[in-house]
Amino acid sequence: METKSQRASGPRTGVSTLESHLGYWLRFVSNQVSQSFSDRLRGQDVSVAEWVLMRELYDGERAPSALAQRIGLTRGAITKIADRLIAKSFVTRTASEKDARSQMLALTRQGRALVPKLAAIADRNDADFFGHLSPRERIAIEGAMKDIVRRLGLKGQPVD
Amino acid sequence: METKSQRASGPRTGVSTLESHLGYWLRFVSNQVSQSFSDRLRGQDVSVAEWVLMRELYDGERAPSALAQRIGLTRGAITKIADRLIAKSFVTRTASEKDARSQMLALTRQGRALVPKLAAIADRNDADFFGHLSPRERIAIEGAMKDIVRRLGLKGQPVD
DNA sequence: GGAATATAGTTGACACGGAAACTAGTGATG
DNA sequence: CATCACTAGTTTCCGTGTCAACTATATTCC
Repeated sequence: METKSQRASGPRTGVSTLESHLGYWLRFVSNQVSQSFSDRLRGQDVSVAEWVLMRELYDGERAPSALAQRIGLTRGAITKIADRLIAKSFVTRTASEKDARSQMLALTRQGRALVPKLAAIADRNDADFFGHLSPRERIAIEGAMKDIVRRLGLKGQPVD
Repeated sequence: METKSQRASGPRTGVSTLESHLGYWLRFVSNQVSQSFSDRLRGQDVSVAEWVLMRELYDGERAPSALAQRIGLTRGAITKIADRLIAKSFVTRTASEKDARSQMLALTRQGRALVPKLAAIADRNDADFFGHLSPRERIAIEGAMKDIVRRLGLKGQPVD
């Protein structure tokens, strides 16, 4: 019957609240955003992760490991996403000629044609969640996130 | 050979970049934070989701559906997390007497004893990622996130 | 008070990602 | 040129979450 320490007037104990952690809020909001985006992608036959990969490929073909680095997933995950996209004929996998271990992923014509539509959906979703933020808030958040990513030495390359 | 539209000097096409979406950054950082937290929880026999649920229960027993609402997961997910925690003897499940459909989850003595230790780990993890932010940045981000949650009408109750 | 409806929780199928073992090819070193 | 270390990608197993169907109980309202 733990009902006694229920709502002590303050953090009497040294136990921090979930809400005191920025990571908690980020995860909460991020989950909602992704979930909502995922809903909107229904009917496009594309998942969030697939969209991300396709968008990366829109700027040019890439090796799986490079994508893993940039997107922040493991190589194993990239393999699976690529498999799915290839099955849907949105992406092709081509073996490198110089290095038989390596390969390149690229969009098919069909995949490429889809990207702008997906981008529009992504724009709408993002706007629904963050559109009301003032430019200053936006900048602050985006800047802080990029900064954290930079600190971690994560992501291959053009953090911005 | 899609190599032509490779790196046009700007967004010549109307296709927005991943990086232009705040949701993208949130997801990226949030994933890293959770991953790191999860690593640190190794050896405590507790997952991130389990920590969250335990921390909620630390403030008093709760019904599963209330937790689902507050934490932002489905009831199904809560059932499973609770199952695991019960198996580990960190939580108990008690049927309500007034309403036979409903039940209450509560921490065991053992579970309760663990929470402060977990909280300390959570604090450390959060500090490692966000400790360098200026108070103003922190406030801005936390405020924006709470605001978004509030807008969505999500979460039962005490958003702050 | 009995049928329709709503609510609490559970379950099973499925999607997705990480960890680590594995395969295969490359490169360096003796 | 044989070995040893490294790298690219794949695969297997597992944890975890959603969704939708399901059970059981409560409530509404005629």
